[in-house]
Amino acid sequence: MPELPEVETIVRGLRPVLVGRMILSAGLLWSRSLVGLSPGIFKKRIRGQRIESLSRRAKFINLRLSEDNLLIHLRMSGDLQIREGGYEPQKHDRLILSLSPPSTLVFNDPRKFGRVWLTSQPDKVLGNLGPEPLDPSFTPRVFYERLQAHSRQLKPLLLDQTFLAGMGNIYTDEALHLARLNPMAQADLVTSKKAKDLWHAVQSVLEDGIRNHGASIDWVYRGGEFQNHFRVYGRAGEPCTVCGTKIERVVICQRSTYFCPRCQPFEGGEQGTAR
DNA sequence: CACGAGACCTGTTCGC
DNA sequence: TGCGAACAGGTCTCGT
Repeated sequence: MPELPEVETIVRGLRPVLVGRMILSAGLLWSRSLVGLSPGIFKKRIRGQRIESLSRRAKFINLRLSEDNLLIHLRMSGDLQIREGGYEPQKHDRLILSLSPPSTLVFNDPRKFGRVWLTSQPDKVLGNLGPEPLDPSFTPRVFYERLQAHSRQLKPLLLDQTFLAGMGNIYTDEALHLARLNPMAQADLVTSKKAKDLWHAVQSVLEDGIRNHGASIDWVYRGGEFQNHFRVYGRAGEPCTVCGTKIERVVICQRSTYFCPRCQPFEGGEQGTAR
C-alpha cells in the first residue's frame, strides 16, 4: 500500500498518541511478520519498554523504545492503528501490542508482506537506504550526480530504495509526468536541466501527497485525498491533463506504469536531440 | 552492474 | 450469476 506520503501520514497521526506509552505485552498472530527473532524472545524483550519517539525513514516506521527500536514496514497492504480501551483481534491482525494507558497498537496486514524488526541496531535494517528525498541535503546537484552514476531506466531506478528512499509506483509515475520524462529514459543520459526538473517534480508530488494525507486507491488505505489529483496513475485511456492525449499503460519491471506518450516521449534519454 | 522472472500472500475487480 | 484471470501503494532472491 503505502509510499512515503502514506507512511508519513500514519506516523504523524500516531506520534502524539503513542509517545510516552508503555508496552505491556505483545501478541504475534503471524510469526513470519517478525524478522530476525523468535516470537518468544520478541515478546519477552519488548515487554515493559516505553515508546520514546516515532519517526519515518523511507517507508519504514521507527518506534524508538527504551532499549530497542521497533521497525515496521507496511509493504503492500499493511496498516498501523491505535485503539483506545479494550480490543478484540480482527481478521488479518498480525501483531498486537497492549499499551498503557489501556489501549492497543494493531498491525493489520491482509497480504502478509509487511515485516517488523525489534533491534538495538536499527542501522542494520536501514543502512542501505538511499537519500531521503525531502531532506535538505538531497539537492538537485546530488540527484544529478546520482543519476549520472547509473545506466538504468528511470522508472526502476526511482523505485530502487538504495538509490532514493521512499518513492513507490504511484509517486514515481506522477513525478516523471510532471517532469515530462519518459519512464524508460536512461538515467545517465538525463541532462542536468531535466534532472533538476525531476528533482522539483519529486519534491512536488511527495509534498502534495503528504498535504493530501496520501492516496486511497482501494480498500487497503483510507483517509487520503491524493488520488483525486493523479495526473497519470491508474488513468490509462483517459486524457492527459496537460495535452489531452490518451494516457498509456505499460509494464516495466512487472509494475504498471502510466505515462503520456506526447508529454513524455521516449528519446532514448537524450533530451532535446533531434532525430 | 543491469535485467527479468518468480516468490511471498489475500482480496477485489474484470471479462466472458 | 458464476468463475477464473488479472491485478494491487513492495521487496527479496536467483539466474543470465
